[in-house]
Amino acid sequence: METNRFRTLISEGRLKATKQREKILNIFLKSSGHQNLAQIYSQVAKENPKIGYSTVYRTLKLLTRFGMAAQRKFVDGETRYEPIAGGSHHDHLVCLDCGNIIEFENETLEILQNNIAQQYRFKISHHRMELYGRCADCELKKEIRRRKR
Amino acid sequence: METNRFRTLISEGRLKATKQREKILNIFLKSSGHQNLAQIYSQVAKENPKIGYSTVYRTLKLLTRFGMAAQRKFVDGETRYEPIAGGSHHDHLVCLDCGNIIEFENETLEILQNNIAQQYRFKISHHRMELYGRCADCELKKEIRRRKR
DNA sequence: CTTAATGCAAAAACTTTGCAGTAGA
DNA sequence: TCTACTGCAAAGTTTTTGCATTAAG
Repeated sequence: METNRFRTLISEGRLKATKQREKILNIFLKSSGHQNLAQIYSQVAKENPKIGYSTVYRTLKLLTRFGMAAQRKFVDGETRYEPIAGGSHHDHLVCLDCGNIIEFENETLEILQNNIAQQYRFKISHHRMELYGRCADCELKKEIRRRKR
Repeated sequence: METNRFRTLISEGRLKATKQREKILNIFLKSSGHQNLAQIYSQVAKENPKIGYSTVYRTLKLLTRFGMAAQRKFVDGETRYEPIAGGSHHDHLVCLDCGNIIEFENETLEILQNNIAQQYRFKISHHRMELYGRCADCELKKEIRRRKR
């Protein structure tokens, strides 16, 4: 369980496992991912309004340091946080109409990444790929709208 | 020439071609790319200190609307602007040590993008791929440092 | 002339931090 | 106890905007 991993990392760093941190972690892990700080904070506040914005901010920073969260920025400029599940890497399809973000995994991409890196004598640690466009739902809606005219 | 394209778009929109806009455009096009607003502004200010920060801001926004510039955010969180040369699409290798950004083009990537899109019934408009790691120079420097120890 | 663009300064929107009080280890 | 953590408020940053003035069409 992720919570245990968190506790281990906390004690290894001689830090403290507080109820605020655990609450934030749980909400963050349960979340849909791709939320910005304000969104995460508002969920936390719903369950415990006593927890301050800066605690959420600092906890997410801590989780990032622990490799349990990643800060991402998509083209809309929003800084969002996403939980990192151990191991599996995924990329994103971003719908420019409704803003929905779909995750996908692709092995070929991983291979391609290595080929490109080799070409430039780059030592890759990780990559990030985002495909922007219109999702099936929005495309359908657009079709329907078109027919009504 | 890009300047002509700019002038056409300006007049099509019944906007005005000012010397400020042209100066900013020229500096931006000549630039190395991947600069943030403050960096672009400081270059502009060097040549004409009368031009204000907001004019640079608004011009870059205009260029983005025109499809002549793109706002990009890498993992360091910086918002940077990059000139879009007509047609050719490229992606980025980002060195986590020195911060250098190398551009590359890859056809396979374009094909892969379409395959993935099809799988999710996504209608792709564009993509973005970034490879993070250590560039050849930094890797070499690290090697040398290691040997000295 | 008419209307968009500029430059300044100020507002807004985020992020980050200092510090006194609180609570884990 | 001892030291890290929290919450608040305040300070930074960066991005946007209102408005009187200027200049392009």
